[in-house]
Amino acid sequence: MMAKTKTDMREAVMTAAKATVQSRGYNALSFRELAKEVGIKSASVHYHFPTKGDLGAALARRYTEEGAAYLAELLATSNDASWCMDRYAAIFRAALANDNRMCLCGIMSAELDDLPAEVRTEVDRFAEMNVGWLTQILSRARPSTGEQDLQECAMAIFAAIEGAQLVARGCRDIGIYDRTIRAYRTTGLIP
Amino acid sequence: MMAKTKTDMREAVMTAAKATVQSRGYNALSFRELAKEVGIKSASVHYHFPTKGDLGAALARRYTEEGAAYLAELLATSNDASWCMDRYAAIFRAALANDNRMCLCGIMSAELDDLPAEVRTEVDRFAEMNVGWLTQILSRARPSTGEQDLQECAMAIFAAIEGAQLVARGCRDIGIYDRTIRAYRTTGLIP
DNA sequence: ACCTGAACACCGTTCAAGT
DNA sequence: ACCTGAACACCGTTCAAGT
Repeated sequence: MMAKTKTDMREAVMTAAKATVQSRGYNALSFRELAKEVGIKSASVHYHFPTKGDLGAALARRYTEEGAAYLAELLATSNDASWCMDRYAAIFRAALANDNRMCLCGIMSAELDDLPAEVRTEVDRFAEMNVGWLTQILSRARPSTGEQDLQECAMAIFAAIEGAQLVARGCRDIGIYDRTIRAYRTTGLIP
Repeated sequence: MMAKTKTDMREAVMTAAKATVQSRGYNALSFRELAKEVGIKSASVHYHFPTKGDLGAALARRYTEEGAAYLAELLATSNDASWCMDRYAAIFRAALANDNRMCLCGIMSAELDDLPAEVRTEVDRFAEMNVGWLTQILSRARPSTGEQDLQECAMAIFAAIEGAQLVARGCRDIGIYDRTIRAYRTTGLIP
């Protein structure tokens, strides 16, 4: 038997679309451009994703799932909150290092008012997932702190890291990201 | 003599465009929509702003100028770094309170790869202006700190506040902004 | 099951033409 | 000086038609 070499068009579209959104945002996503990249016609893209909103929601959903899986792995690997936070910050750094890309959900948050409802829902879930994980990490580092304070601090860390990525990207200078994360650590915002 | 009642179309276009960009981003800006809003044809908008890039750059330039003027006023009004930071955070809060809008340059940073060069230049200037002001404020609060550290911390504060705005906006919950800023203060990131 | 061409109302931009 | 209609190549979406 031959291996399954036939390109899965649905996958090819999602891969191309993910790169475009992380670089140029949801609004810049074009079914015609996407079609050209994967070698089909734009009408065929609609066969896999009836609307642009369906594609955007599928992208965000998978992005959250893959992120959650990786974060769960981190959590299982080490009990050291500081090491986990290091790895966490490294994820957002990797996007910048990869052609100045941005967190898929961060860039989509900026475009919020142009997002179909189903895409917004997925963006929300991504934030929830991140804050949930950060709360767990914080509860290890500061076990005596109340759940409410923990969650607020987790949200603050998530926002601060998204912001560091946004600003460093705007300045096309990954050094800004590194120095900003260092400053967050120095002040004690990040364990 | 009559007062000058004739609507300045250039101004009307900029006002409408500013609101659109702060809500939906640069990509969502449409010359045809803009034209309808101010009551002329889209070809006439091109008379005032030859390209979309010209309009975007004009918007960002004015945004920076107006921001700089307001921040200079704050600096002259009080010597209290903590009070100044309070007012600073209030500026970004006001955008959220005003129909969940975002910092013009923050939203444009997210769309960076789709921005014409002249718009990028203005986005850079906005960040520089903010970091410069924050550095001055910090030098008051921590006079013994070196210039380099001061600038890094100023950049971190700018990034953290932009991030708080981005995430709160994404969640359509201004309370997230307030709690996040509070957490920044508690940890000592913000004076 | 998957793809296509053609049509629709949109987009930024250009340009010759109007006042 | 300021505005316009018409044209161009783009866009997402729909749909009847092909295999």
